[in-house]
Parts: sequence; C-alpha cells; structure tokens
Amino acid sequence: MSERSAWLVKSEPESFGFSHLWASPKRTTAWEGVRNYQARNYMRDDMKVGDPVLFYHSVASPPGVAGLAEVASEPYVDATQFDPESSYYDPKATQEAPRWQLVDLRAVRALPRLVTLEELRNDPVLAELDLPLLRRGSRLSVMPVAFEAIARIEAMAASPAPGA
DNA sequence: GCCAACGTTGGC
DNA sequence: GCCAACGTTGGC
Repeated sequence: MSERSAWLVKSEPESFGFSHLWASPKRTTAWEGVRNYQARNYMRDDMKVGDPVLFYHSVASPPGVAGLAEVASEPYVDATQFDPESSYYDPKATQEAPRWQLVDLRAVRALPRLVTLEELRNDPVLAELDLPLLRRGSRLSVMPVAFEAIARIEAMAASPAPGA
C-alpha cells in the first residue's frame, strides 16, 4: 500500500465518540487499545501523517460516520499493553517485544450531521468504492477506505438526511 | 437479548 | 498444522 490512503476507525460513542476526540487536548488522542493484528498492521505499516480518517460510531443508534479526523503521528508503542491495571493489558507483551502499536488521531471537523450506516449501504457511489466497512461480517476497527469516499461522505453530510 | 461472523486459543 | 471451543464484535 504505497499510495496515500484514507481510513476509517470505529469507536463506541458511549465510551469514546467524536465529541471526546474533539474535546481532547489539541483535539488529539492516542488510538490505544487496538488488539487485532490486521488493524495494528494498518496503523504500524500503512498510515501516514496527514491521512484522512473517517470517525465511525459503532454500537450506536444509529451507527454511522460522525466526523473527520487525520493521522497525527508516526506509529509508536501502545503503552497500555504493559499496564496490568488497563483493560487493554496484554500479559504476553514485553518491553523487549511489544505487540501493539498505535498512532495519534486528531479531530479535523465534525460532519454537519451523522451519515448513517444505512445511508452508506444505499449509496450507489460508495457501492462502486467497495468499502470494507460495508462488506459482510466486517469487524475490523481500523480499515482502509477509498480516498474518494471522504469527499462523498462529506457531500452526503452536507445534504439533508433521506426522508428528513 | 439474539445471533452471525470472525479471530484467537489450545489440545492433540 | 488442524480444528473445536470459546470470546468478541456489532447490527438488528
């Protein structure tokens, strides 16, 4: 994956939604707690500083894209893996051989409205882009999306919700 | 609360 | 290396 890419991250708004990111110091937070190798690899190997990131609310009513963020750091070691008090603690990780890395994410702007999963599924332009999010059984919490999806979803957010 | 999908673990 | 059991994710 050599070309500049765009990304989508999932978060549960009850624990950490886009408003939490927006309220973080410098609107930036370490994207800690990712404990899936493929998602880690995207952060460690493929994310570049400045890449756009769609911030998606999962386990929400309704689920959907809430805001736009960007990659704000090079990858670095996720310290929570060493912390027995953390829910992200990984007993198999050692300082010598860390398992988990992360990047910082910075909020760029909230979308004027949530673009729901249902809308994403129904959009013919996005269908062409084959977003991993929309594939059956997609559970990754960090995944690539086509660059063009960013502008498309922003345009959707700028127009009224269907049925509104 | 249900359940499909999928990742991880661990016995063999 | 296989694969059954188990845990988690996440929409509904």
